[in-house]
Amino acid sequence: MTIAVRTVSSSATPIAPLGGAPDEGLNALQAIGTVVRFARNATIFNDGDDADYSYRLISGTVRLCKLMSDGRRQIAEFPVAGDFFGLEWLDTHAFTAEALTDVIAVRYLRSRLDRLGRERGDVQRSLMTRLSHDLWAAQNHLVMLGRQTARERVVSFILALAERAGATGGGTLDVPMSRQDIADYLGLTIETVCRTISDLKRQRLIDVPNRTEIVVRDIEKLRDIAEGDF
Amino acid sequence: MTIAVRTVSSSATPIAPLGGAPDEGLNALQAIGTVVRFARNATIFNDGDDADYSYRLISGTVRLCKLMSDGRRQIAEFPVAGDFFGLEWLDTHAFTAEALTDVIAVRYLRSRLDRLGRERGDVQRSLMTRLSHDLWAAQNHLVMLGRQTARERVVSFILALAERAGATGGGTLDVPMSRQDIADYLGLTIETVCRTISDLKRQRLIDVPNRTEIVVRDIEKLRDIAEGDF
DNA sequence: CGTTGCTTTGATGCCCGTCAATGATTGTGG
DNA sequence: CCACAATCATTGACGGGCATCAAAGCAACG
Repeated sequence: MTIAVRTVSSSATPIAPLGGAPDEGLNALQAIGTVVRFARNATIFNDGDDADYSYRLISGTVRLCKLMSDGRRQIAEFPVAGDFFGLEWLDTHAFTAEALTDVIAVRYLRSRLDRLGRERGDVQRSLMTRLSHDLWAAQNHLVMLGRQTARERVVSFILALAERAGATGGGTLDVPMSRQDIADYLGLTIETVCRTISDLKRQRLIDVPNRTEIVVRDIEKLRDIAEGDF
Repeated sequence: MTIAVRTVSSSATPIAPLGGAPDEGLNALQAIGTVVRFARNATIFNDGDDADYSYRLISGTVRLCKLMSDGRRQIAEFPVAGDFFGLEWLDTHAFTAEALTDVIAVRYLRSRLDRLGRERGDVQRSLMTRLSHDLWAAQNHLVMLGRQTARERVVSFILALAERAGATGGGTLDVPMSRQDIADYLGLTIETVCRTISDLKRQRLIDVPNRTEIVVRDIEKLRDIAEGDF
């Protein structure tokens, strides 16, 4: 559940430098956002809810997922600081958003976002670029789920974590999501994910000091595996 | 390869009533488009090409796909008349677009589309809605590839064809794509697709008069199967 | 220190991929 | 118009990769 909600004063935390590319016309968004917090495991919105709000993550990690009627789950994305979600220009949300860790985000009333987009073409185009990026990511995800082996998927996931961490971290990756979350993102079972990670560890391609950290030891070989060599 | 290219006269074929919702501000697009034709199996653009153009399909069917280095293929979408593709607001195309049948489309120079979007907020928002719809579709596709069985996927595909055909056709669906295309869309092999279709035929849920047609005989039961019952 | 929830490992089986052969359809040249 | 090739679709036999079922570690919490 929501822990606290308060309005952003106009001079509050600048959002631009958070993540992603240094963004064009998004500073204008600061004026219309509200900071909201969610506890770990809180639901931010549900699949099918009226899409009254869009969000931008300040800190923490979120999972965007879809549930089938019998409980099968597919995670579409794990937004991190700087990412938008629930941005789709539709009447209802297309997925459920849940806080994977404690989360701080900025919430934008859709109607105000719409109006701002109308007034400021640069904002509109900036949001469009975000949306395009999400579509691009989803299409790569399709390739993974449709055509990669379990081993390739797990390795691709680790490499994606590594890229997202970028220069920071010095090879030690933070893994905020559970094994089950990873499995649901990769379209596998938790057992297959575990076994594959153990295999990679045994081959000294990674280290796994604990359940929330992975150390990349041979990124070149990992890249080969992700591409289908081996 | 391209067969013919000619400029649209301003009084040429109105595009709005083709497919999808009766669209808001898209009539303005007619002024800046060029009609292009592609022969069956022609490549419209390639994954990674500079995204100089976006397209709207007038007639025929297209496949949007991604290839892995070893030849594995995943099809992301089969646009039909009225659909846009290559609309992503990025520098390069995210996938390859190929003509599945002979195709007529309208081609928009990206820079002109961009300028029109700048001048007309309604156009920009309309394109944004299209993009959002594509993202929504991709996320449903993720669930299919990640969490549905072969049987569920094939049935979902047939149901999607049926919905797209809508009232027209009276139960007989046109299937312009090959079995291999279907397999690559569903993340399966051609053999599994064939076997599953044959099963459905044996159970009298569908008829398959020839390779390009499917007749739905029991849509209720098909819906049950797609949802995971049985 | 026992409980609770998550992770890991093992044993087994099945769904679907692979390999192979046959059948059906389309296109081409004589 | 037919013969032939080329392509695509279908069916069968078989095996492997991943899911399922089960149990044992392991860390966080009271």
